[in-house]
Amino acid sequence: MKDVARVAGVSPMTVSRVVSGEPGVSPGTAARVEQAVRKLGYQRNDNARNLRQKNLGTSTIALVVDDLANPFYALMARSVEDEAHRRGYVVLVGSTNDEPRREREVIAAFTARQVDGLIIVPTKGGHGFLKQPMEGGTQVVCVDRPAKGLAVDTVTVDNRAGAERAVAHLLGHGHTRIAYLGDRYDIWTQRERHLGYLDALAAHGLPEDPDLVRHGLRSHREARAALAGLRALDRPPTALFTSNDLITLGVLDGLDHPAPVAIVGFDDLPLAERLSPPLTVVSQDPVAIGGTAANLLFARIGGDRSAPRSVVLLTRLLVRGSGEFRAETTTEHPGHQR
Amino acid sequence: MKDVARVAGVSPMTVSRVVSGEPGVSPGTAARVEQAVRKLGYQRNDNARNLRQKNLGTSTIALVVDDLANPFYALMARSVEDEAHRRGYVVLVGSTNDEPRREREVIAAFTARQVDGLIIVPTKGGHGFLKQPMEGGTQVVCVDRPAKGLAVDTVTVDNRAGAERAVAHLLGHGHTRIAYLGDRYDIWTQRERHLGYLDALAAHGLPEDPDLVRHGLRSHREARAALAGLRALDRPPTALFTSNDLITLGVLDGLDHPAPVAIVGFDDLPLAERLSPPLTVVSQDPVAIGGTAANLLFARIGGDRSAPRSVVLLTRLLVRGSGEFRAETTTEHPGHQR
DNA sequence: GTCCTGCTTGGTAACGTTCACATGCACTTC
DNA sequence: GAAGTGCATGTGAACGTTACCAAGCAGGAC
Repeated sequence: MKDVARVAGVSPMTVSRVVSGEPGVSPGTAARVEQAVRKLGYQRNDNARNLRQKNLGTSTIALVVDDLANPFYALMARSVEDEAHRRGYVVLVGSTNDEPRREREVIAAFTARQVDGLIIVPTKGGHGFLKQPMEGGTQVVCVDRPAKGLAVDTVTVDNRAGAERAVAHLLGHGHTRIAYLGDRYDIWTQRERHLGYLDALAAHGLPEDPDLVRHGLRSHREARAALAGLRALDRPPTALFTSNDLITLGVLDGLDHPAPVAIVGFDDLPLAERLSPPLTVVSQDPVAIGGTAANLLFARIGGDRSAPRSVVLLTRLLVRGSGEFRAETTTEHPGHQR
Repeated sequence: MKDVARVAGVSPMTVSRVVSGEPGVSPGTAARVEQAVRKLGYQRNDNARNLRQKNLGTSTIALVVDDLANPFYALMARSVEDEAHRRGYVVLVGSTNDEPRREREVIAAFTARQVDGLIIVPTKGGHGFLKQPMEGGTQVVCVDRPAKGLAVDTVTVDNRAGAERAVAHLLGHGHTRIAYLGDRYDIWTQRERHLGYLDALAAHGLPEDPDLVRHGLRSHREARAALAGLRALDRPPTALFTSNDLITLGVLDGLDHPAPVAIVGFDDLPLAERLSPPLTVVSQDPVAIGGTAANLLFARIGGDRSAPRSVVLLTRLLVRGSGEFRAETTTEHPGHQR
């Protein structure tokens, strides 16, 4: 900037005014400065700028998700980024792998860079480390799951009701032996979906059969193995409720084709309509979720200091075919015997 | 930091030494400082730090992709982020939507924040605006496509050979009327894949039939419409080569079930194996691509000033079924007549 | 006792920018 | 013609940190 000032024959302050578009510079001077800027290829150092203008922010937010490679979070990230870009903000991203330690590291690196806001998919770990940054003015919004003991805006979906509807759908087609396949039970969404599963069973007067419930499936491979175990039971399930996209994929991979059991999965998948039978799913809208979270965050950054809100978006049951096998007929299917 | 210094009864310089882990502080003093840090919940301002330590970097890199919501780029992003995290770097991300203007805006916002390096999926626009930041020491790596006139490390795949192999595979099964459905022709990968298509035809002594070639398909919907046009021809194609994942999805959506034509797509898709028939694809490995790009970038950041390298990773043809219809039999298929 | 060595600690300035205020100048007002 | 008004520009300090160098002090060698 000093170089530009020298070339343009003005003080650095005047250059600052021109490159930041502030008023009070005569057109002639501004033109000379702009010419010098172009000649030298000068670009303002926004870090220095943000350091000086303390009360204004850094125009940077951060997004912390479980796994950016998961299409669900990728769609969310894109949605957040679009909202940020629209407002002239940039986005730092980090994946936690659902490990509290990595979450802490990533968030610390972000707050150390003075982000104006954080959108986080919280892990099961505590979030006391957020207290200081929040007192320092960093805004926080939780998404996908609430963070225990953290009073901030939160965007989730009706996991429990969505799962309940899915399982009720299977019950409505005559199934009574419905397996639950879920990810780690310490993940809030998984607990909620399991509760929804139990709600549906209870509404039909059915008790939970522990043999049919599998928690802690972290991968495609583990889901596939759990399925094999279920099908090896003396009385195998006639229907499956898979509690996230990864598990649904693993289960499909382990099944004959066409699938000899009814399936309803949580989370929609590309090509789900194209399977035979087409896959019935509970779908949530990651773009809406991300957009809502971003809007809440920017409202906070804009000065909104009202009480924390909790927004619950609705899931939809997309009935396509895989959940509509009648229980009676599945036992006759040749692929069904173990 | 001043507050911490006051509480610990030392100078800010000593606090700086402690929080940055520098040697030369007596254990007793260090303990007092650490206690004060905990008591006040102090966290170092890394922006101020980076401003002062000019020659060291900001430990921040940026990733600029076409569309973060595309699973291909999402996987790449996760891979880049993992490499960055491993080295204590954070990642800024931006989507260009393949618009040169948005690319410029996003990159300008990143360089203004003094990123140490950029990994970009370049749009067709010029990249002269990168010259100044590069002279200023910002390292740049291109990925997925080269940037015209920009001499930097570049990671791509063998698009042309991969497409050639895919089309040769169809030719090998007796097809002679093979349609090409591609995205915008000004995207380098699309031109390469189209060239591969032509290579395969030429190797079989076949001329290009302009009726069978569709460029510029930007969406699922447009791909579907293009397919309808192709099937309405007097002599419709008996096989399709779809030049990216989005187009493959759109085409599948527009076809009867099971598909009455042979299909090979560029880019693998989850559930591709589960379709009937399973989808034959040319697959590339986004994790390897992102990891390679990140390693090149960090080598540059680490001081490597050798001549720019161009790394070409290999694609694989995954033969699963959809490309193996014999041309003779497809004309008998009931779904085939228009 | 003097000098030197080595370690711990502090003071000052600087990174690149902008805030708050001061200055200079042309122009109006009575 | 003196004083006031308004705009364009410059000056110095500050944001939070660290590089550089100096100072203080204990312990050992002579």
